[in-house]
Amino acid sequence: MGITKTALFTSEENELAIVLKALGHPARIAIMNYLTKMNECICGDLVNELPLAQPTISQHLKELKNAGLIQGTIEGTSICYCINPDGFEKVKSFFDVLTISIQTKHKSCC
Amino acid sequence: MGITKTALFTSEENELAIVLKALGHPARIAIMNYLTKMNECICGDLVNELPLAQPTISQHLKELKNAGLIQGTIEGTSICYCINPDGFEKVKSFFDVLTISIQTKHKSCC
DNA sequence: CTAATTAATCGTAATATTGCAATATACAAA
DNA sequence: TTTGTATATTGCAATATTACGATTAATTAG
Repeated sequence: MGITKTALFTSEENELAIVLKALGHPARIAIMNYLTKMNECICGDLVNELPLAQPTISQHLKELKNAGLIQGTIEGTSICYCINPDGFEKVKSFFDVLTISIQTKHKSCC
Repeated sequence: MGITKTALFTSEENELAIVLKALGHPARIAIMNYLTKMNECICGDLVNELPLAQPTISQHLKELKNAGLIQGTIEGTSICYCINPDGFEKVKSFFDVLTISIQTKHKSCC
């Protein structure tokens, strides 16, 4: 992108944006959906499941991990990935506040 | 970015990614938070509130509108923006399914 | 009509993202 | 040690995003 001025926003806004940005890609949504369905998986499972090359999947996994949305544990030769519940705390409260606002205040605006 | 292969994913994955990507920027989170607090606003309000130039804010508003997250109505010389509840349907169900999965299945994985 | 106000659009520079081939790393088995 | 398996990293081309100055468009006030 361009010069994203993270310094000009609150850390809450920045942190939330990082998590939502990590989810803002179809491949990463697909990974999260797969993890939701299967509970856990290794990189190779996703390579078989998704129409992307192994390095690309690995990169997407890294971004999801950096955002705190998944966690990986070494298990012999492979790495077992699963959802990290902590990553969704911020997102959950953001949408909770939003939902309440919509339900109460959003009677008839523009 | 690069060559985002939207054609290779389901339309659900793509649509959800569009909405979450739109929310994946601190300025747009700030706009949503401001709208949550104030219920409605015009572009000029945000220009005063956020440390960004008017064309930049206008651009962010356009993206939020394209993603179906806000709506704008012409009101004289200005345009009144407010949250569009419809935009959150997909996101809500995505997180609902995820939350249930975390609560039930995520007992002890990797 | 003219000036003022508000917001969108255009053009463009700076930077970030995506995807993959090639390669590297790490570990287990033979 | 060598081989095979699983995943991460590097490097790079193609493309997308962000930000803003300058301009335009649309509406209202005088």
